[in-house]
Amino acid sequence: MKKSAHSHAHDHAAEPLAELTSRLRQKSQRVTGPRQAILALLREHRHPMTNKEIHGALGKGDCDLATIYRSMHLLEEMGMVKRFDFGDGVARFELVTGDKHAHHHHLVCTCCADIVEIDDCFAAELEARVAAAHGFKTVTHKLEFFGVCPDCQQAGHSHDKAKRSRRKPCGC
Amino acid sequence: MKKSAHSHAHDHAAEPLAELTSRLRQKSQRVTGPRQAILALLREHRHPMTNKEIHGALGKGDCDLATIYRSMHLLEEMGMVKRFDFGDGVARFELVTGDKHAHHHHLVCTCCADIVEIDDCFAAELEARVAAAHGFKTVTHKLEFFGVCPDCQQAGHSHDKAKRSRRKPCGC
DNA sequence: CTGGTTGCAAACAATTTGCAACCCA
DNA sequence: TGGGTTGCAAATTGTTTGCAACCAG
Repeated sequence: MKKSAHSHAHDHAAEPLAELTSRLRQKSQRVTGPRQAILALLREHRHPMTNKEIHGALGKGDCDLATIYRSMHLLEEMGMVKRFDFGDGVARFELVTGDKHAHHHHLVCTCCADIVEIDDCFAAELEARVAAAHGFKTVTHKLEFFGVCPDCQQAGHSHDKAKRSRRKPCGC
Repeated sequence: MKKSAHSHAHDHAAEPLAELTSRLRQKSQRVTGPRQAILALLREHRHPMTNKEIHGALGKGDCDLATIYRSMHLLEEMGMVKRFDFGDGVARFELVTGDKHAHHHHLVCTCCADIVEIDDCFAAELEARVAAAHGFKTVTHKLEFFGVCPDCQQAGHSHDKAKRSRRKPCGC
């Protein structure tokens, strides 16, 4: 992994790490290298990453892919990361920063897979309405937008990193 | 496959079948037994079904699972069925009825997997707004709600956010 | 006849799991 | 020390694909 000066108390990673540490302790679980590395990586990358991407970014030898899967489950349960599903059959994760911006959605280019974050969520109130209308509780929602980004619109879009939907996004 | 009286012009399945027939012809493709059977089945079942469920409902010997996967891709491309992703790693499909109700969302119980359809979509205008704000085109969206249904609430089931990730909601 | 289709099996890819070695608290 | 963790490999599961037999038009 690209090691940042993570041994100093005032390290940037201190914030999420501190929370991790204390929370893990409460669950009588451990603050291990892989877990720290994953959090550190997600702090830099501000966009959702797949487990495979995380694995690659950490340096093949540093952490096993299976461990990443296990860690993401743990971190998700603890609410430290959020799972996103863009419909291509691969899970993506983002670090949950304590403050606002916590809840947001994405605008994904179906062509180049570029991702834009949409901060304002308006569906919140709907959640309540939907819940009330059908007697459901603890209602949450998933909302993502898909479209073709400016770049891809003009350039006879070269499906560079586009690979969403195990099936071709745009039929060209 | 369970062949319904599909040779009569006034057959219930006539509506979707007729459209299928004509559209397939235009694509110089064929109206086959499996395709008719799938459409007929989706007409009855008004809820999203997984390929495996469709396969089971058609009678193991009637249509191969692979054929169902291929058919769903075709039907999806033709806009006859719509694919939904509830985040559990399994695709679900619903027949697209020509009229309204065409665009709708779901409220899924994370415990018993029961599904309620939400007809009013409010995200439509947001699509336009989001598209304009970021220069994207042909913007669409996916929105689903998750929660605990009335039945499961009392039934003791406290698995609030049951793991819909990969495995069955809650194995109890 | 003939190209689109299907069944079957093998291939794939994402994710999960069993288990022995390992390490943090 | 001991139970949570990890790496490795094998197992699962959803989905796709190669190919020869088959069928709708």
